[in-house]
Amino acid sequence: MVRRRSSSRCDDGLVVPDATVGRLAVYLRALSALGEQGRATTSSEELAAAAGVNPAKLRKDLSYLGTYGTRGVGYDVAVLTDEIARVLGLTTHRAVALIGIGNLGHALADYAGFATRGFHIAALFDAAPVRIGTTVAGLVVRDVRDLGAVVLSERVSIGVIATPADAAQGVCDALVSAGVTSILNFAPVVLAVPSGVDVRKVDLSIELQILSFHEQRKAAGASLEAIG
Amino acid sequence: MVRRRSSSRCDDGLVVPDATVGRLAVYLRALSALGEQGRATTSSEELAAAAGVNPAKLRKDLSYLGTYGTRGVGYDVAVLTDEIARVLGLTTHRAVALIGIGNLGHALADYAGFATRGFHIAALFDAAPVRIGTTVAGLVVRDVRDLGAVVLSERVSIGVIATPADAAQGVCDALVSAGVTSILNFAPVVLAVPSGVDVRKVDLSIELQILSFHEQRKAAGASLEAIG
DNA sequence: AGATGTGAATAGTTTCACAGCA
DNA sequence: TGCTGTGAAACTATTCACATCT
Repeated sequence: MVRRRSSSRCDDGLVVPDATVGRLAVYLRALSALGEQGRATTSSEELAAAAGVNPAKLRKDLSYLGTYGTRGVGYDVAVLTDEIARVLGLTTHRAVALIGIGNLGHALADYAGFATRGFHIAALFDAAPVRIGTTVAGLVVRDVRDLGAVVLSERVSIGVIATPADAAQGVCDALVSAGVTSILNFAPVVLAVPSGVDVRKVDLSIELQILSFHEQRKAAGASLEAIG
Repeated sequence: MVRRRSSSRCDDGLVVPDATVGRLAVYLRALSALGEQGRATTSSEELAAAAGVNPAKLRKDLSYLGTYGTRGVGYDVAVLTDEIARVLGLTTHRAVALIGIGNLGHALADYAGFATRGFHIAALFDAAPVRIGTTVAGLVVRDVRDLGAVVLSERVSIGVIATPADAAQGVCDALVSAGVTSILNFAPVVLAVPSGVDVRKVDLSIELQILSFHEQRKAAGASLEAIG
């Protein structure tokens, strides 16, 4: 992941720390759930519990956006939902290109969460002749060699790479050449990109290894207790 | 994700910060690649470049494990690989249970990265009668109602939840009841777990929303430049 | 000479505790 | 009164710069 600063000045001149941006999306989901339940207002305590954070952190996070609560009362669910969606840039519609239609790519193409809130998958790509031309999630899989042209014609603003590791850098370079500056990478490689391009990485085996570390620590603690 | 402390005392009494643990897995992958290329030694500069971090950070991270480099020379690739694998607990074999064999679960079951380095998928579960009994990635999908019994018989130490959001908490509770203390959650919900249970969360739509935020910021910056 | 290992400085994040306002 | 908003304090992480060792 590329990160040169740990906070970002957004549209309105607001400065929002990175750690906060990551949690805003979580708050947004919790707010949507409250809204669906018919709740009109909520408190920092309730919303924080739903998001799995401490209430003080929630209030601090929201304070970076401005003043949207009412002291003694709480937050208006609809107002806060709209404000967070706006700050996250979800009021602008964004076209996503998904490259690599193997098992994972297939799952991502079908994943409902992708289609919600301001995103839509505009095109699917693969390099394998056997996949090109097939229909997945209602879209025809295109030849990855057409990536540049389609990115321009469909105004793709985010690229999602779900290719094998050895193809990822080539795809990334093609995306960057076509002007894409936001990439979500599922391939287990560190992508090299010019400055100004944001890469976020999701790596399943790394998540497992982190769990393994903690699991081992817990086992060691249990042994020590048994001995002592 | 549950985190009560931001660093963890491991097996040897070493204290390793959380941020470092997450990067050790990245270094391990870079080291494996160097090893496959036949490199016997490397430097903090080379390894840091391969891992996408700054060399000082790499050296600081490795310093938490002990002294494994040689001043003026660098690091022995094989020695450092083994040491990181040991600290991450990858020398112990861990059984993983995967619950929810929809598109994503199917992709995860087939994902090679899951099977490497100390992990193996011991069992697959689903709640849908149409899926129970089918074979996926060489394993028969079992009824999620048998989860508790199988976790015990197969000595499952990590649970991976790839169910729809509304099923996730129930599955989580069943895992915890059966004694599982490490969970990787792909469902878009915040799981409630007792203390002592680690949950890590992978959320695709949150990653997209973070990219959206930065994309918007870049667009705003470009507009300001055009005006100014 | 050359690269590691690390104390010190800097930067970023979380939590506390309470002032301030409805 | 009750809950938000926020300075200040505490904690964590990153980076620098150089002493240290081969």
